[in-house]
Amino acid sequence: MSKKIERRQSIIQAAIGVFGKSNFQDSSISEIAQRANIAEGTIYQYFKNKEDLFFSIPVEKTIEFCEELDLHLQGIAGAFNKIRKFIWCYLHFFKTNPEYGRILMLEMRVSRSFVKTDTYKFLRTSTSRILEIIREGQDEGTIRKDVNIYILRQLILGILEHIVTRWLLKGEKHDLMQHYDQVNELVFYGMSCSRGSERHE
Amino acid sequence: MSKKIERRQSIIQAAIGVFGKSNFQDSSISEIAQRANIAEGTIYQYFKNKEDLFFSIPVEKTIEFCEELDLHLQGIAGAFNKIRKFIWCYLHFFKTNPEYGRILMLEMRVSRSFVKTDTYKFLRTSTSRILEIIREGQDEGTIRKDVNIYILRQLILGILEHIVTRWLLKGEKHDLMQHYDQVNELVFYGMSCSRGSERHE
Amino acid sequence: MSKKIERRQSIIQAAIGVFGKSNFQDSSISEIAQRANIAEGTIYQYFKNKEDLFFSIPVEKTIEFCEELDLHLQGIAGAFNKIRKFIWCYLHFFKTNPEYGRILMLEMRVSRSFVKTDTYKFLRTSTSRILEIIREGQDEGTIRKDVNIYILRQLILGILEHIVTRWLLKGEKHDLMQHYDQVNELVFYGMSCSRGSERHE
Amino acid sequence: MSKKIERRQSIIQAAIGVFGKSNFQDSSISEIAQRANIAEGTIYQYFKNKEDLFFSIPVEKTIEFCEELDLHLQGIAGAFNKIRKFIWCYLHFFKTNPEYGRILMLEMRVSRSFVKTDTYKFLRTSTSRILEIIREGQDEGTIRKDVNIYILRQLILGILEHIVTRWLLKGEKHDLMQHYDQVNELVFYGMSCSRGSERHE
DNA sequence: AATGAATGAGAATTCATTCAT
DNA sequence: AATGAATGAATTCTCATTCAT
Repeated sequence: MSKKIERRQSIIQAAIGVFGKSNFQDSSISEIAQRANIAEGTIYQYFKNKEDLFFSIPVEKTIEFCEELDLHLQGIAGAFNKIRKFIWCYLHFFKTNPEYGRILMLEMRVSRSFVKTDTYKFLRTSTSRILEIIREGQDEGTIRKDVNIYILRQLILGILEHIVTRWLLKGEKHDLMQHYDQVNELVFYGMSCSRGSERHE
Repeated sequence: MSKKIERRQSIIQAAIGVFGKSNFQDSSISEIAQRANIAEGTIYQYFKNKEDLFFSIPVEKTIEFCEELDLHLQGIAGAFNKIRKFIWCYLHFFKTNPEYGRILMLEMRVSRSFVKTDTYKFLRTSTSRILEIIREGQDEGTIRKDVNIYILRQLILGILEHIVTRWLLKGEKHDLMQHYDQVNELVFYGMSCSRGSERHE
Repeated sequence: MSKKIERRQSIIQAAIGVFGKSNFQDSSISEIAQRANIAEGTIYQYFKNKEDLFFSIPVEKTIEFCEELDLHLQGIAGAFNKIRKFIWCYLHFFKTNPEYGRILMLEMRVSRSFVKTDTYKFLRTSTSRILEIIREGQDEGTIRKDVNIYILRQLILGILEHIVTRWLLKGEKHDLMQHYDQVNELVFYGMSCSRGSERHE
Repeated sequence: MSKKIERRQSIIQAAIGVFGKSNFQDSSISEIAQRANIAEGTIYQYFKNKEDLFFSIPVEKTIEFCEELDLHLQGIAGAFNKIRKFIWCYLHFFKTNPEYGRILMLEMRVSRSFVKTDTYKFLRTSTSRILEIIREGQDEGTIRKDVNIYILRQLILGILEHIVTRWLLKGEKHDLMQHYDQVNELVFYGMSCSRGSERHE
């Protein structure tokens, strides 16, 4: 039973390695199968097709990220500290998973077919963690109540995505973590501005 | 003589339509030829191969943008007003050329192979126009001299790219121009912050 | 297991028919596939590409020839008799395999790219059988020891190639075997001349 | 008027260079045109098509060879001496024209479509020069009358073709002329054997 | 469940030849 | 006579997916 899950994992792991090396089209099922040490046909017992396998990657990795995040948030008090930790976790996660970074930032985030996917919706939901933290801050009084929390979330994620994307495009040559302070500054600065009543989904 | 240039243009025009519809790999030379009302083979008299045609698009469009920009900047005095005009031209250009926008923002800007291209270098150089304006502002005293002009350029372009990318991913449903004020605010706000001696290429 | 070998054989068989009809360039993979009653793609599971398939032909046929030769040499005593048998086998083989003859004599033997191939080396080695026979003759005293065995081999093969090539160019109209006596005469006559110390690879 | 002939010559000259470099199929009209410093279309005013141009090469070169031969035979008495001179001219001609050698020996001589050509017949006729010499020898009494002159011709040409072909396949590394004595020996030796009544065309 | 052989659709590219100028 | 732009047929090879074992 758990063998099925294990094998599924190993296929996804292999897929990340292969898709991360180039792009969706130039990656081949046969190479993924080879890396996972299984026959090509076996992949089709776990995933409907190549695209299904591709889109399953962020689901897995997002779960992984959320687990790590929750672990790191344990014992931390105060919305500001939690946001700082979130930023740290985000950067740390992509520093540790650059191949997945390339897949998510340079392929999916920019793909019109992905935007229509359920996976995309799932990813959106997964960032609700940050919304909770902001609301927490509003409850404890450290974040003003007239701040639009959706704009704030967009600001935080937008800056992080931008930083990670630039880092990837530049070939991951420098340490991603060196942006930690810079991001914090921008975010906390932005928090004092993003008031307003604009609606965002 | 000018017939060759005209035909080249019409091929590029057709290519923008086709590449903008999906992506590089899923676009076919035969469809481009059809749109341009010529034989497939003819394309290869004007471009070395599919990739060469693809990368020729931003060259053409950048020239077009710069021409438009220079026209619009005529008679405008003051760096601030020029920057406002630049922002307007930028948004207006992608509003008018959404297909090219998709090609540039959702494909090229995010492609590791494109970053290594001469075309990429050309695009970089083409943004020097904004540097000149900033320097002008410093000379006339409206922009502080301790502002790092490269960071400022990155800020302006970064915000614009972000806005255009989001608009494209959301399906170009709303009017891109409605971000005009927002971008201005962000930029002019940012200008009061981006001091410092950090070096950027 | 043996099914793979069988199918490989049937592809080579089909390839001989097609390549033998015209030349490498004018032969199409699709026709070979048709003849072998398989899909075009299947060929690429057995051979790297068209050239690989082409060059695999002489390997197969040389093995076949050597097997036939060894069979026919069984029970024959005396170098002279063995050489006669070799000549007979050679002529008989190309009489029976004229398509392969055309491929080998009219295409490969005359191709500068083939000369650089490993297959070419393999073919060279395969003619070592005749060297053994000559050495045998020297040991038993029927062939003079001061005969240069490499020149002798070149003489025998040169004459045979010449005869087969002429026959093929003339459209295989007459019986190739009718040259049997003529070749024997020439060879045995030549054997009395090809003394000398010239070195040949 | 003579300008037409000159241009025709220059196209053929260019064609020899291009066809001699690789083979018929891999040679392109455009490269020939470039080498001849004319437009592609112009070639079609002098030759019906690519094949026509290809087959026109040996016509030109054979005329050239015959001219050289006649010049060198002047003042030489005795059939044996003339045959020696013929051999010398033959080797010398291909030493000086290796590209043409490759075209004739490695392509045409081995092409079934060439054999059906008028050009092929023309080449055959052109070797009648050697028949005349042999007859001369029979008349002057130095060559036996019961020698079959067609077999003799075939012998001489066969050996020469074989030598030149081997030299070409080995990459023209050694001096072709070093075979001069060897060929003479073989031919004069063969002359004492090639009696008989076999008919040859 | 796993395999991997077979499939076959699909697309870029080349180049001899034509023909309007 | 010369040009050279336009043509379009023709072909190899790849690879996701299927299915019999």
